[in-house]
Amino acid sequence: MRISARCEYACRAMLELALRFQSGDPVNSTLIAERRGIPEKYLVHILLQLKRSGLVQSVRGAQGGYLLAQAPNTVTLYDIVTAIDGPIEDQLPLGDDASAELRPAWNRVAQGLKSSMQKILLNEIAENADKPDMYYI
Amino acid sequence: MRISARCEYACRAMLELALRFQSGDPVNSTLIAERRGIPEKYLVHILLQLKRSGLVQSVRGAQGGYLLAQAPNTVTLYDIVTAIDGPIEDQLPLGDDASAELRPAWNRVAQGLKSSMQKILLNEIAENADKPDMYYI
DNA sequence: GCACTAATACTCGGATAAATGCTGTCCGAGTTATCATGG
DNA sequence: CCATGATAACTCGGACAGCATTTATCCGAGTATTAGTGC
Repeated sequence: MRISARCEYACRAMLELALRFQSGDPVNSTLIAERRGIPEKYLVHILLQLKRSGLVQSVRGAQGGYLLAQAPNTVTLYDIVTAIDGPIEDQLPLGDDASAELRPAWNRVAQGLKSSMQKILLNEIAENADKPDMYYI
Repeated sequence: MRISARCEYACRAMLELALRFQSGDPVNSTLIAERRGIPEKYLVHILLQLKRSGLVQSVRGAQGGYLLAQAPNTVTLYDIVTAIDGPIEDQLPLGDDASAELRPAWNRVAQGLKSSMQKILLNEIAENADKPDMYYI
């Protein structure tokens, strides 16, 4: 039931890309790593994974880097998390060796998780990032 | 974002205890392990953990075993999962080294997860366990 | 039939091993912009 | 001023090492019931 560091790194990177989305030019991995405190060599693999999932575009060569493939208001936390971890059904005990009696319960959990993550848009996070002192209880 | 086998085992064990709750007499670990397909020696540690969290009572000695400490309709999936994995806040990136910008997002996820798990009662699972052919989409 | 003892069936909990997954780095290869150099 | 080549700044992706967690077992100790034994 835990969120991996890899997943948080992905979200931080996506946040950084969202903040620079309007400019239109690519952001290189080194910059993202520095700005968001992510191990640089590790981040590259995460960005490539995000790219394969279609959340990120890349530009090769000098002055290259990464950009969001979609506008931040069309990307949800669910998209990012599943891009990194794979489908949530695979993380819950819903496979062949799982208990049939518990399956409906885990399905409901999966649905709840999915819907709460789908409600969180990347642009919301980015906008809150501008107002530095916000507190959620 | 995944549910450990340990956690599923705990739920299976709780389900078995719920089904035998009315009889009032303790169920030994061997029986639970056989009935629910759980490695026996592993299960013991899980049961003790559930006991420490106050979900389960135990009776030592011959004819001893384990019983639910509360009625099945007062136990939620959330209770079981947090008994095994600890508080969900500890599983999400909400610690000191976490990104402040993402914190509100993870908090909302935690709340969503918590509330969806709190809606699932152990007795509901147990009742569905009687009707063998139920499908959830 | 009763007291006492031994055996048995359990829980309790720490230590530990094996397997798996997570985090992170390294290296080589490919691609594009930029810069330098010569004509 | 232009073409050409070299260099530098990037992405791409597999392989791999180190570490932490998960999963599972082992063993010894404690506790209550049951069975057996002698009187």
